[in-house]
Amino acid sequence: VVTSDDGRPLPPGPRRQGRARQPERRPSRSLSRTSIVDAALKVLDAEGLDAVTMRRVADALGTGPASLYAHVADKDEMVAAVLDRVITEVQIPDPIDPDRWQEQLKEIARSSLMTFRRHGDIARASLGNIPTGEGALPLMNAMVGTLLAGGVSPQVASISVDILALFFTATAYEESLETYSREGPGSDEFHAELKRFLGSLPVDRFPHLVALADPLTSGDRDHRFEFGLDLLVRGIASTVEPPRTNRHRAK
Amino acid sequence: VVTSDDGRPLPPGPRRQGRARQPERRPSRSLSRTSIVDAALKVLDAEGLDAVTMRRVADALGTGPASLYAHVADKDEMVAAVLDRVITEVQIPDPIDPDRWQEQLKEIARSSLMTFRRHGDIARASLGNIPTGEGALPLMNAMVGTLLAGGVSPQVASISVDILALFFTATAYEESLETYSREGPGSDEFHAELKRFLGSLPVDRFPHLVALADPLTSGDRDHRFEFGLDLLVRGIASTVEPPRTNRHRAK
DNA sequence: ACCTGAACACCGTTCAAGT
DNA sequence: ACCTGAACACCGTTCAAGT
Repeated sequence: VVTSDDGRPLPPGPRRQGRARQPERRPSRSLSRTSIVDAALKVLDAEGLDAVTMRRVADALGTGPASLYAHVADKDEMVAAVLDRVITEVQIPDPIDPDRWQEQLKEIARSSLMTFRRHGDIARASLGNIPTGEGALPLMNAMVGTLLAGGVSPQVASISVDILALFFTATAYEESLETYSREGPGSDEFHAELKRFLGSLPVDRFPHLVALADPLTSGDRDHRFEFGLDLLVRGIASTVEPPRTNRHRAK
Repeated sequence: VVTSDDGRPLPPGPRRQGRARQPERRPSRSLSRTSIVDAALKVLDAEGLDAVTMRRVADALGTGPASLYAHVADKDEMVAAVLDRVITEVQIPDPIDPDRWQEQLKEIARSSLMTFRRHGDIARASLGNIPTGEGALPLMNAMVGTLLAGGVSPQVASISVDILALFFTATAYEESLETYSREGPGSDEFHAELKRFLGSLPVDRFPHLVALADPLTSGDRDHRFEFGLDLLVRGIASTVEPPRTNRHRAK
């Protein structure tokens, strides 16, 4: 009765993951929201998001796809639940240290990227979900809190959270394509081929692509992420006026 | 024979979109790569990317899905061709003005976002494709050229192109969700609901989300984009050392 | 209340057969 | 060379029926 079936914004308060706790007759055969998410997560890690289908997950649980609908409204909801569970793994610095807010913000972003990396191409689902589940709330709260601790205005903090999340999620998704899309072989071969292609373009039409064929195709993933992260965080920091009282131990 | 069927990096030079030009017997009945892309684009604009299926496009052309495979290798390739055509619409400042490189870079990003906005949720396909088709090359070339004109190093320019593209593409995709996903009603209702939800969270666990429930859910799309764009461009600009010879008319 | 088999309305892609 | 009908192996979801 309490369960809202329809959509994202759920009522607050102490919400349970599955149904009410009950003495499970046979743990291995009983279906539950939790066990469904477990199974789906396993499929995701092993074969990627495309393999996470109702039929595939049901099969892993030894039942038919129709059985899942007693615990999950939709495929979308199931994937959202998996995403929420994954986001739970993101490490959040505690406590917030106002003197290190920029670094702590970066730590959250890095941990988010690493968490996505551990779970196939789940970032794709995150890009389209603006996650507001139980698992995402602590993360969002921490990011906002860290920004506020740094003296960032509420308005800028709000936008910044969005942009930072967009950045690490999109980065994770793009990275995951190298592994989970048909078209590209491993990154190395693909990059080499792309470099040859750019280098052989007509110079009069695409002079800059020809000239930069090498750097354009040789970027290091981590370096690129750190570069972008630094741009964003420094930019955000530039919106807060420097503290008036410069403590003695400014070092 | 010349046509490379396999993948993204195509040979350079003067490539044709469809097959060789031929006297079309009955314009309305003949199939071609171009007409397929035309039809697919129409479906995309009207109903979104999910509706762009082989069967749907074939139907719009008055034929069966199997017929498309004579002109297109894959569904993926078909969508990539649609994307490439869309990217063609992006406005590129010409000529490059080194004194206005930051503004010109922003103009490219804005035009890209607007172009995506005009074509459903095609941004989703772009996020997963690192477009390197005929249509994307001028855009990439212009971005790189503009960055170099601003004195940005080749390495930083290369990373910056990636990050800027990631930013406007991910922004466009996220925006398109409000229209093309089942879960959310129009943005207004959804934001109102989300605001209520955040505001009703337990204050002890999520103090910052409760406090910022309003700004977190009231952002203006364009404003957020401009804010992020400005962060990135300013950050990129900060990597180039100021010009040594400060011309007289520095104004 | 939960689970199930069967069915419905879709997919992308292949393949033998036509022209 | 291009096009086609039919089939294959999948989808998500519904629904009547079981317990």
